[in-house]
Amino acid sequence: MSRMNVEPSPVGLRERKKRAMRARLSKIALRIALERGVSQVRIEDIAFEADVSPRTFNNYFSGKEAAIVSGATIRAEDFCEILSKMPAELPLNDALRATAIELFTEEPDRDWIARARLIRSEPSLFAEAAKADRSIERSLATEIGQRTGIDPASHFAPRLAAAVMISAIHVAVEFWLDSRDTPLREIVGQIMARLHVEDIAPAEDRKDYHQASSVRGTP
Amino acid sequence: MSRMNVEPSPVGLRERKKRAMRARLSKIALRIALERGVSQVRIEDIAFEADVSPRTFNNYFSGKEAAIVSGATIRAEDFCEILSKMPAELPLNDALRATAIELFTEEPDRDWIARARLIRSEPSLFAEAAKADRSIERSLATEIGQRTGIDPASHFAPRLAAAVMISAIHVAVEFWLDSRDTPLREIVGQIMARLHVEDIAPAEDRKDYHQASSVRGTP
DNA sequence: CGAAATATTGCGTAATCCGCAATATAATGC
DNA sequence: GCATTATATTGCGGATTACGCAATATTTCG
Repeated sequence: MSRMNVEPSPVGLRERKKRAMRARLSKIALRIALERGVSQVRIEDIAFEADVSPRTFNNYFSGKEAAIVSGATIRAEDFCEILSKMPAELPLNDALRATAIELFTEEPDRDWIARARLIRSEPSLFAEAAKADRSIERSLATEIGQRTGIDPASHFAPRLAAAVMISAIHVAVEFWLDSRDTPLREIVGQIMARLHVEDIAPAEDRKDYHQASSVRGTP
Repeated sequence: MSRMNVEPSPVGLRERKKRAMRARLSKIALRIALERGVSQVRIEDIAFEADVSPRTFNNYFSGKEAAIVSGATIRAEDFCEILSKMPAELPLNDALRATAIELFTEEPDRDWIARARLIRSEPSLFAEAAKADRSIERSLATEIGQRTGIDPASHFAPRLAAAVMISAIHVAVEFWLDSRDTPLREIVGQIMARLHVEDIAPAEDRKDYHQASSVRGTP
């Protein structure tokens, strides 16, 4: 066991191929879903077009819905990372708004838009996406807890702030999808301006809560 | 066709039996899920205990997850009704807070609590519940639009208020589930006090939007 | 190159979803 | 109450899926 078992940290060829396969399967799944409708997507078809066996598809995704939705959450996973890099002296409210806006600096591409619409029109896809959102929300709550010094385990404030943030972004995207006359980033900005997160997670809630500063990252 | 085809409005025997069957199946599904874990629930088992065929189960629910989750959303469907009965002169913020508190005046019973926990521990159940939440959120947005005179189709404010409300309730329930030392209704009250919905959906957004007042109800 | 780790695949089993048609039960009109 | 109609229940069958297991192929590392 002389070998490092922890992680081939950066990106080995193996990891790259895996990611490429996931992306390929997801892309094919989305295309077929757009062409024929979600209910007419067969795992067999996706696998065939990707030149793999159906069994292999199931090694990558737990179902066709997961494959179609995958990629919609990639941006959202960046969320915590962007937030954690915001200067610590920035008030939470500003940090969150800046993070949200930064997430949408570049306007979404056609695939992203099509997928976002599809997710909102198909309950099975919406349900699948909700699972991913939940884990994101938890991460975000932890991150907000770190930043504000409020323990998410003993106060609801960080959780509330996180949940409200995710909701706000969803509303922004959905509203933008309905009437595409304004850049998404502006919609996000407008909506974030309505949320006074300082009120939701005020400094007064801060107790003697200090997170071990060495936990995160290990870059 | 002399018969009224619209609705056997109040409750015929047929409708009552259907509801009873749904409740029975749901109750059994929940119990088995709690006993053995969600993955070990077989539709066959539920149907057997309910003295119906497995095929009949599928006439009532699209899957075991739907059966287990059913009942968690009953309260939430009352939401719009309670809100719509709030005096029109009450500011939105107060109306929403009062509605949320009224929803939880009586402390949840054991089954409700167990189900709420289960939903939050099993992604497949969470996903199923999310589908129901979405429709509730849309209804709520419409209701808020009516009350505030802001068209949800042309302004994001009602949607944002609705989404934030639902999120807040979820956070309240989840936080309460974690540490049961305070009545749920108080947690809900505390959290609602943090949300300034007037800022989220302010009167200034009101445009020349009037809903046909005869649309609702027809009791 | 050789060995170990990992990925891909085929196969088999259990479970599910759902349409269809037959049967049973309830609701309505007379 | 009885006949008719509407609805519910059920069995059957086909299509799809989830997933463990073991065999095979590929990649990685020394």
